[in-house]
Amino acid sequence: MGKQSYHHGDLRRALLDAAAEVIAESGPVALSLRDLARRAGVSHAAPAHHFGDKAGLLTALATEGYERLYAELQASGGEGFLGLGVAYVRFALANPAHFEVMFQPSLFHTDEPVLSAARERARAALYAGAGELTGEAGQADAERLAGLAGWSMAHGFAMLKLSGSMPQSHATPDQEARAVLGQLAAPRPA
Amino acid sequence: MGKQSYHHGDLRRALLDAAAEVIAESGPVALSLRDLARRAGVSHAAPAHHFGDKAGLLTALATEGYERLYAELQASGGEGFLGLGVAYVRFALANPAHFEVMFQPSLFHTDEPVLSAARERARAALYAGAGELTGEAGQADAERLAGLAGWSMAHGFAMLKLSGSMPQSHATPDQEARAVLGQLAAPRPA
DNA sequence: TGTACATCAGTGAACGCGCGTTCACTGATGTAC
DNA sequence: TGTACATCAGTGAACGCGCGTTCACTGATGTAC
Repeated sequence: MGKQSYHHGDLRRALLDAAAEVIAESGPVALSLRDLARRAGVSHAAPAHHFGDKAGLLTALATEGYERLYAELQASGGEGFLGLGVAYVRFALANPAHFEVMFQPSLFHTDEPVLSAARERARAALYAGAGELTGEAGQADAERLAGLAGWSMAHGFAMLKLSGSMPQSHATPDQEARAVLGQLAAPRPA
Repeated sequence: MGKQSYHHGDLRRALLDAAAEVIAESGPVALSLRDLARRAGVSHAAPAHHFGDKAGLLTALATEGYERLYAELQASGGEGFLGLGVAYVRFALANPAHFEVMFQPSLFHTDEPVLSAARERARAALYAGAGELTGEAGQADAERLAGLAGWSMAHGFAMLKLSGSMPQSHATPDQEARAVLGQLAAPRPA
């Protein structure tokens, strides 16, 4: 604790972490740069040095979110749709603040190139799992629909879980996600 | 325009409408009671009369959201899971601000009895469609999973659509929702 | 090894602003008789 | 039909607060020679 030197060391990191904490606890409405500075033990004008303004900070947070999502999706490589979906949910539950900000474009600078690149990378990794859901390869339209269906399901599951809307379950989140997402690929009774 | 009388007529309604407009445009972060009063052409202290505070107003908005969702679900009666899902999406796209607030409990008074009742009613109507998704009736667990899967999918589709994350489509939202949600019930190729 | 200088991160005082909340009030509406 | 009174909706002035932003500054770090 306490800063040993005039310089913080990694103020940027500290501010992003503090922001994620505040948002996870109280939502983006409660966020203020002055409060983050206070939490990081730094003067209230310091954040502007790193992010310019509030939207700048949230742009950085969203970018980091897409990078982490991409990493999580990659780490599930080869496990097909179900693996990707479970990874998507795991990311969202582990990074609720990032996840929330990523899908609220009014909060950040949507035209930031670094952000766009990170988002595009994550999206590509996500769509890679769509083909597997359709029996016949190359059926572009069927593939598109199956991809959207899978993404919608994983996204909705994570959202509902995070907002506390889901009934409690005895299973771990991973198990529950797997069971629910599995409904999409499961054969239906005649 | 301009108020003909000292009394507004239906200030409560006007404030809720203004709030929905602001939130749909700029998110809940941009909401302030003074701004709503301004939009309604009324003194800045007036909103407190009807809602107490900002969370009170958002509680009313969330409650109205659950009532409208319930009505929309009822109106699709008898069409089974697909009808319910499409109705869910239709509600969300028609009432983006309500939808957004309903699932951010940090914004309103979650313990309000009127709110809880409305939410419970909507939830019951939603779950009524779950049974249809499983072949054998009375399979409580399979029914639960299928219900969560369907809800997740409809919710996620609406969320992604509203946040502008979905690729553009030539189809109407209703058609698109039907095509995507249909993936859950469609027979899979062997 | 030492000195000079440039760069960078964070400071702290100052500003103006919009906000939520309070409160005594006033104008309009509704009801009892 | 008229009068008296209660209730209610909205007013407007006042308050204190936390915020974002600006700016001249200072202390620390890194680099050239």
